[in-house]
Amino acid sequence: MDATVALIEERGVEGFSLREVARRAGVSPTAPAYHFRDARGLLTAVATEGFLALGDGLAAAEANAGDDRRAKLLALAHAYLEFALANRGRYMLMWRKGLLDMADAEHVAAGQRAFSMLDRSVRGNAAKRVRPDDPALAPSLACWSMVHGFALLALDGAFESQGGDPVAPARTLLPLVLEHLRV
Amino acid sequence: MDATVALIEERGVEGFSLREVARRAGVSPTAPAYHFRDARGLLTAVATEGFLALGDGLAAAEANAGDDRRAKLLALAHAYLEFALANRGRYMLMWRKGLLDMADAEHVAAGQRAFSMLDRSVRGNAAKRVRPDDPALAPSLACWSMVHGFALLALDGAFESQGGDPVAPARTLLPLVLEHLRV
DNA sequence: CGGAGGCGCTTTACACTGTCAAGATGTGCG
DNA sequence: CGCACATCTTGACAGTGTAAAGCGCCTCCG
Repeated sequence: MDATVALIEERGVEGFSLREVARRAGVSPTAPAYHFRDARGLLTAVATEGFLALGDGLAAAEANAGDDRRAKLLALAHAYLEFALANRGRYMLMWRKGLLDMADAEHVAAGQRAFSMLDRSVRGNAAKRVRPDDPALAPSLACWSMVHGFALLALDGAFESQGGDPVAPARTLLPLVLEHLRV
Repeated sequence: MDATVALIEERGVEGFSLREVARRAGVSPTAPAYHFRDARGLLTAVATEGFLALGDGLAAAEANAGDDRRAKLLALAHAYLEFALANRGRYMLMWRKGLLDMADAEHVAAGQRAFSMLDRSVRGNAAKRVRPDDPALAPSLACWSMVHGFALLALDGAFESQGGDPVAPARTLLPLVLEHLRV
């Protein structure tokens, strides 16, 4: 799994290859299949780990923020973006659902956990079990959509201007963009 | 290119294969390479076509909407989502930058055109040439981030509840989510 | 103490992929 | 006719994911 993360961060998700991972781990080409069954299984495990780490990051940010609801939200959004920027390959993999096993219970649980951190912070502590299309979720979905979309655009280099750090603009733009989020 | 679109809509971007496309088009495996040089070249051409179609859709929506700025914005967002839902594979391909040739001038021009439609509608007709990280773009970036993120979440089935149309929830949720966008 | 079982891995094989170099086939034009 | 050109095919090669079978070694248990 370490080799997978390294490879993905280095060459991007499209540059992943099961055999290359095996090579880097110093084992035979089919050794990974024993543990993960598939390329899909391995990638799913890595993505799950990613969602857990993201959830941890959000939890930490919430704990360290003050009591102001707005400040909390900004802290969460900041933590979200930082995770995406610091784990480019992993974050992009987490949304390549065509490569992942969406029937894996552990994986979907990790994803739901990450979202529920955000949801709890946005809608106050009224974290009831709701259907994913419940209209009451609208504020959280708005926040999630904006931050997720912004992070993906940043990773795709949409804010890059010629010369300089490709991710720096994202950091300075995020607060300005969040000005337009009303929750 | 038609065969590519069909294949991608049917099996998703990950299910694409140059040889399968050639098979469907009734030509030899290497015939596409003559016209597009690469798999990358073919996919870039298809993605470019996608951005042009998206731009057309946005332009049409703007033309048909009234004079109210807010109404115009909602119409554009609606058109954006409809394009994504109706062209699932194509839309996802358009953001798989690792598979595309980002040095292709035609391609980046098509992308910029689509964004500029949205930008002009959001910030009024003050469409000056600006750097992509210009703070003045913040409102447009906020809108773009939210709608783009929302569309991707919808395509990933994030709003799917058991039973029923997987994309229907997105249509009903979009207006509720846009309530939280302040431009 | 000794055998059974299984875990972790390797070997071998197969079908499939993208790409390259070279050759075939037709079509239009002087 | 003859030549050039666009379009496509053929053949080959390295690389890929996956399946089946086999091999060594450790652990547990009688």
